[in-house]
Amino acid sequence: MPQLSSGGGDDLGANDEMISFKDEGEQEEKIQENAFTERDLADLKSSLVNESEINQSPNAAAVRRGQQSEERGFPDKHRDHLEGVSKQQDGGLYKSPAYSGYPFLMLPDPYLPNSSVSPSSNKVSVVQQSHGMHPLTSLLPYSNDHFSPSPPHLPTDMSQKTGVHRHQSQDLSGYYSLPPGGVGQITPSMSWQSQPVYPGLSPCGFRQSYSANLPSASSYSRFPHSLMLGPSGMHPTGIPHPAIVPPTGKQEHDQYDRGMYVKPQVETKREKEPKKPVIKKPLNAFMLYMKEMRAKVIAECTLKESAAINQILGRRWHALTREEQAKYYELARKERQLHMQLYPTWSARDNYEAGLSGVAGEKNKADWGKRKRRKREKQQDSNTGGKRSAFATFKEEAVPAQLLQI
DNA sequence: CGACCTTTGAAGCGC
DNA sequence: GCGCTTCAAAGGTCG
Repeated sequence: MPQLSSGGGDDLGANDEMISFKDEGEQEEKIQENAFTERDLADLKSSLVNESEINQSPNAAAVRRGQQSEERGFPDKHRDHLEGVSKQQDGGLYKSPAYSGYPFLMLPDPYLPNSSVSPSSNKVSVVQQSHGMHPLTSLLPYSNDHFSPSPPHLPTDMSQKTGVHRHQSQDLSGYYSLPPGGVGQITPSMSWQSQPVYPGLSPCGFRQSYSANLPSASSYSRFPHSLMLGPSGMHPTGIPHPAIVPPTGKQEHDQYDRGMYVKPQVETKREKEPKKPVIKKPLNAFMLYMKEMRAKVIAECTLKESAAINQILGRRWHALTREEQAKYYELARKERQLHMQLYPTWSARDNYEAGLSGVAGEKNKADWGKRKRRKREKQQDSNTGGKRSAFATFKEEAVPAQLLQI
């Protein structure tokens, strides 16, 4: 599978954040080597344009499909590519004016042992887009809309602070009161807030439920806004974070968005069993891609079943160019970085098996044995040519061939 | 009501 | 280091 970093999951500490850290001697060489040329930038932008065109024009996609086979040795090509991408992004992808609208947090590498950062690295911490919408912005949970103003429960001066740093030798600790080894308060700019994922999408083509929910639910980030509303939804550390799932296990976007956070009946239940919020895994590149493209696929083929949609998206994902995929790998990497910054002690293992709090945890608990068994059975089936799932049959019947081809 | 389906990628774990 | 397993999102479907 494509990996952004061939370093094996260590891309959390990827060197993209090193770009301005000249004091990282080891990195310096890479920085020079990875210099992001204007041509690279132009190529990248071009690829982004292509994608949007493709998304709007199945024909164009079909043409492109003819040019690049789906069976193009994806992992290898991607590995190669990602090295290049890594270089590109390290070389200034996010410093470039072309991405000035990128609402990303420009974080210093949080995984450096000492996080020694040159003073200049303090400059850019939060880049908010001032105008226009970057194509990627649509899927970014880091929204301009939510970067400011600050939520009422946070000091107003917090919202004025731009810039987040992990390494506490800087004055950031003064800003955010980062406890040593723990998670400090993060400015609202840091909050994984959402924005309409499909701001430009016309409501037409959506089923009513989708058009009705898009602005407030599915089109928004997975981040539970309820967490922003007060102690009940607050991360113990005081950091509202999208990855935190309220004990319900359900993300209550719409409740928040509609100002209807409280659901009395449910809340009553919850109060009886106060549970810790579950910090969810950061989304990987494909998940981010799915989040962005799901609505489009739904609109195109009027499918509703996520399983079928995911199949389409999986194929489309493979049909993406390296550059197009690189966007999402980069986004995912940023997400992981931010996640790690917010929850340094969190581990994916926390959400494994039993011991989880919240409904999600309960669900996992309940599913644990079954899932394991299911997996094994599934593998056995595939080995023995076992029966096919109902969905497997369904997809071939229900999913338009043209969509599956992509 | 809850499990299932489906996808890819990240991460954890055992060997 | 490799392979396996789980989880992440989504929502319709099914028992």
